[in-house]
Amino acid sequence: MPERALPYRPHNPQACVAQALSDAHAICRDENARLTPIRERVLELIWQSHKPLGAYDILAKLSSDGHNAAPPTVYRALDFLLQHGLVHRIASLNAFVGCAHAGEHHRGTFLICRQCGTVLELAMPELNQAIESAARAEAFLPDDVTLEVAGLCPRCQGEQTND
Amino acid sequence: MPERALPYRPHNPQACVAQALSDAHAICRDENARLTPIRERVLELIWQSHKPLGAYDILAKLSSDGHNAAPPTVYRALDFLLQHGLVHRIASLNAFVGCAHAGEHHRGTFLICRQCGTVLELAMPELNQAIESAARAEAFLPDDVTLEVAGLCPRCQGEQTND
DNA sequence: CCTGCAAATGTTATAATGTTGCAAATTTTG
DNA sequence: CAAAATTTGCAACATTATAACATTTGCAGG
Repeated sequence: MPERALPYRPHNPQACVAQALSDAHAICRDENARLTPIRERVLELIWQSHKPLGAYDILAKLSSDGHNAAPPTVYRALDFLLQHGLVHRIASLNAFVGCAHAGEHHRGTFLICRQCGTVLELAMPELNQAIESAARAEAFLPDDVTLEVAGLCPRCQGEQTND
Repeated sequence: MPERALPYRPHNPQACVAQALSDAHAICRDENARLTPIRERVLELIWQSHKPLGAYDILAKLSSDGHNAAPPTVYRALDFLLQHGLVHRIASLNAFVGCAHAGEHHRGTFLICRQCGTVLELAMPELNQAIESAARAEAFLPDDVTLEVAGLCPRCQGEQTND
């Protein structure tokens, strides 16, 4: 697996965004999907923030770009990005983050810091296996797993409630 | 553990609701919490539906009771019920279900049928342990886990797309 | 009893999130 | 190029959730 900058390690944000965009282009080329300027811009905004971004946050950023966008524009771009595994939706936050494992066909586990808001995505295949097995043990046919852990990231554990 | 009626087994819905309400009364007595008429009614409505109920569904049912309620009434009752572990919020649905393990201080795993909407709550301590360990392995201090599995329940697997 | 405080509820308004439907523009394809 | 399909613009609307403040209720101490 290629070394990839991750939130909990110091990294170069610009390189990180550039990498994500370049990966996205490659993935869309493979899948014959059109990464249009709006879609690319939304993906870029999400990666730049490095925190979960709400649809209306994205909308605001597009507007300050000078782009006169309405909600459906954003939601459609997000739908596209979700469908192609380029972003994830964080259900417990109604927000979106860049997918750290785009193209790997995985289920993500998200560690969400309730202090600083950063999200770390883990790929934990064994854990997801276990979850799906448990579901099947109840004769349930699993389709999609939402696994989100809220808590404190390493950086915020010292500071506690003084953000 | 006492035998408890569960969604995937045929059971008497009335008995199920009655049991839940009686448990809730006992728990609130223990915790010195006031299960007021509104709160009890909201809990009852949630159990009666046996499917996740949105806040505004609850609001509508209260209204058809003749109770002239506004959103805050419902959300406050839900907050109370959540705080005392009497209901769970399903993040991926923005909806609420009765807690099948009230008083047991647990984290729930939810199997959500995307066909019929029923939800089965599983208590899977080992799995939650594993999740929390994985988080701690990243130096993350877990606080709350959201684990929701969408898919098809046993009853709906035959029928597939003809609901 | 009643008084005063805290908890709970009522009420109005508004914020935040997400969708529908249709028209216009753009891209792809034959 | 022309037809078809996809994407975007746009306006209205639907759903979910909260803020702020007034009123009522339950209850402990005088």
